[in-house]
Amino acid sequence: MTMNKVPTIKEIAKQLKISVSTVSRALHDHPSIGLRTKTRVQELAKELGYEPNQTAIFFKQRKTFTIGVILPYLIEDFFAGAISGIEEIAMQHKYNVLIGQSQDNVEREKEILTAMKNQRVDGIIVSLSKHTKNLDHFTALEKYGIPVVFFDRVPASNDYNKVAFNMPQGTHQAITYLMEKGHRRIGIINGPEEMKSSKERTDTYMEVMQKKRLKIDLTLVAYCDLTREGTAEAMESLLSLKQPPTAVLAINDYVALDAIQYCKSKKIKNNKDIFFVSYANLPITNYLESPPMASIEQYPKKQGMKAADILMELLESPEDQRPAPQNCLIDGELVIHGR
Amino acid sequence: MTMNKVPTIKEIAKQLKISVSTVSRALHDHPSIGLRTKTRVQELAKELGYEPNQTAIFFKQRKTFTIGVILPYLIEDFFAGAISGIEEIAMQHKYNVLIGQSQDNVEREKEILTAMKNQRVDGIIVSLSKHTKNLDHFTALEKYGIPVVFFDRVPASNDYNKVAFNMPQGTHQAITYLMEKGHRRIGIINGPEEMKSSKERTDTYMEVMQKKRLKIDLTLVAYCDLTREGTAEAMESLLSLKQPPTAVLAINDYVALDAIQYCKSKKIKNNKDIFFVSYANLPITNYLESPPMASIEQYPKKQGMKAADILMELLESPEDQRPAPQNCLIDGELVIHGR
DNA sequence: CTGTTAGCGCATTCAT
DNA sequence: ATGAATGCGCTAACAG
Repeated sequence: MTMNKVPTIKEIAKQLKISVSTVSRALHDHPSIGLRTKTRVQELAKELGYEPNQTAIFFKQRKTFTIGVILPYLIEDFFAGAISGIEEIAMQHKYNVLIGQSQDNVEREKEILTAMKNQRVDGIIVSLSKHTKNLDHFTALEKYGIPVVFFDRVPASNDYNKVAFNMPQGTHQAITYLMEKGHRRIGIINGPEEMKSSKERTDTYMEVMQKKRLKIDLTLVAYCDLTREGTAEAMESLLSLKQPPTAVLAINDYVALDAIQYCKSKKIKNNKDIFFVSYANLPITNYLESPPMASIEQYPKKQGMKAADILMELLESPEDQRPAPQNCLIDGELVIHGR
Repeated sequence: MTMNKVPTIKEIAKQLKISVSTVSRALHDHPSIGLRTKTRVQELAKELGYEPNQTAIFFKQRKTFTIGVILPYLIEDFFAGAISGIEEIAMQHKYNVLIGQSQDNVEREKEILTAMKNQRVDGIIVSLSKHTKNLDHFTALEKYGIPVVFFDRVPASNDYNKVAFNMPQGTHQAITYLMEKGHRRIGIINGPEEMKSSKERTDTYMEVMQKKRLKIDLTLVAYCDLTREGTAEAMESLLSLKQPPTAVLAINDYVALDAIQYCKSKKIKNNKDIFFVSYANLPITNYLESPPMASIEQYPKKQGMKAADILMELLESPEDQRPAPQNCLIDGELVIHGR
C-alpha cells in the first residue's frame, strides 16, 4: 500500500497560495473566477490526481445521489431482471444503487430500511417481503423526505407510488386464448393463498367466465407452495375432479413444468391430453420438448426501469411539491410457444 | 411530506441542557457517563426518534462500511448468484453493498470505479469487463487504501486477490468422465478465443489427452460467440470433420442446448449418436427431455461469498499490515443428469 | 475577481 | 462525570 496522502482542495489552495473557496469555485467552473487562476487550479488538480471526497459533499449537501433497492432475493430471475433495469436508469441519472435482500423476512427488511435511511439515500425502491403487512416502517421515511416506490409486491392502497404487473390484463389474455382453443374447463394453480396475485388471478378468472356466461366452479382453483411437491399435490387435486380441467393456468413457468412432469408420471400427455399456460416466459421454454403451450411475459426489466423512472421524477422535482402517487401497471404479453 | 426536522445530538443536548459530547457518549454507552444522564439521554433519543446521520459519521470516521461490486451483467444467472452471496456475507458483517454493471464496457467500468472511489467505499469486488486489458484504474485504488478482490473474470497475475472457478479441475473431471464412458474423440466448444477460460479449457483438455497417450487433434477445438447461430456454426464445423467427435464439452449449458438443437435438426440424436457435457448446471436441465448428459456446477453463490470473505478479512485487518494476496480456486462438481 | 467565515453532525482530545 | 473546543472536506453566504 503506497497510501500517499489523498489531495484535498485545501492542499491545492496551500500550494497555490490562494483560498479554498477560490479553488472550489475554479474546480466548478464558476464564472467569477479569472481564467488565469482557473487554469492554474485545474492543472494542479490534475497533476495531484485530485478527486473530490464525495462523503464530504454528501454530508454537506444533504444529498447522496444514491437510491436503495430492497427486494426478497437477488437470485430470482424476475428480481435479477428488475434490478438490472433499475441500475441502468439510475446510472443514466448519475445515481448510485445500494442493494439489500430481505429474504422474505420482515425483520431483515426493517433493518435494511433503517440502514438506508440513516445513510440518507435519496429514495428507495422496494418489493415487499412476502410477510410484510404493516407499512409503518415505510411511512416513517416521510419524515426524512425519502420517497418510496413499490414494485411487483406492492401494497394494496393507491396512496403509494407503485409499479406492478397488470394481472387482470395478462390473465384475461391467457384465458381468452384458451377459450379460443376450445377449452371450457380451465384449472388454475395459484401460489399460496395469502399472495395478492393469487386473489387477483382468481378474480379475473371468475370475471371472464362470468362474462362468457360459463358457470364458475371453484374446485378448479388450486393453490400451491411453489415447491415441486406442492405443485404435484395441486395438480393431483385438479386431476381427481369428476370433471378435470382440459387446460391449466399456472402461476409461473416452473410450477407449470413441475405440473407437466406430474402429469407425465400419470401418463397424461402435455399439449395433447391437457394444456398449460403460465407466467414469466423463461428462455428455457425454447429448449423443451414439451413446454407450456404459451407463457405470459412479465417484462421484469421494464418494471424495474419504470419504478426507477418514477423515482427519478420524484427526486428531480422540488421536495415540497412532488407529483401525486403514480399507480402503474405493466402489461404482459402472451407468447405462444411454437410447436 | 410531513418533513419534521430530523433530530440530531445537538437538539437532544439543547433540550436536556447538557453538552453534545455528553449526548454522544451517552448514546455510545461510554463508561464515564453517569447512569442518570445516560438514561435521560437515551430516553429522549428514543422519544424523538433520533437516528444517527451516517453521512456525517462516514465523513468523520473515514470509513463507510460500504463495499462496491462491479460486474458485467446483473441479469446473468452466474452473476445474480454471485451478488446474492456477496450481499449475504456483507450484511452479516454490517456492510452495505453498492452495485454497478459494466455491461462489458471498459469505459463504464472506469466510470463506476471512479464513482465508488470518490464515495470512499471501503473495498471493491470486481468481475472484469470482457475487454479490460489494462488494470491501471484498479491499481490506482491503492493510493486510497481501497482493497480489491477480483472474481470469475480475474487478471492473470497472482499479485491480486482473486477467486475463480477451478477450470483445470472441473475440465479434468468432465473429460475423465467422458473417457470412462468410452469416448476417445472429444470435441470442445469454447467461447470467444480471447476469453481466458477458452485457453484454460483447451490447455487442460490437451494435458489430459497427453497423459492418456491419446493424440491431440486441434480441429476438435471450436470457438463460438455464444449466440445461437455462432454455436450452430461451431457444431457444424465439428460434425463436418472426417472423424467427428462422439462427445462434446461445451462452455455452458445454453451453448450445449443450442448445439443439441442443431444436432437434432441434422437428425443426430443427443445421448445416443453424440453426448454433451457442459458447465453451469442450470436448474432447467431437470425439465429437459434430452439434456446434456452431465454439467459442471460452478457454485456462483459460493464464489461470491468467498470473494466477500476475503474482502472482509482485508477490511478487518489493520490497513498497514494486510495479508498477502489470496488466489482462490473454487472446485466444480460434475452433476450427472439422470436418464 | 478573490478572500474570510461559518457550518453541516458527529467523535474525540483536552480540560475541569 | 461533564463541558468546551476542534476538525473531517467541502460549499456558499457575505464581504470586500
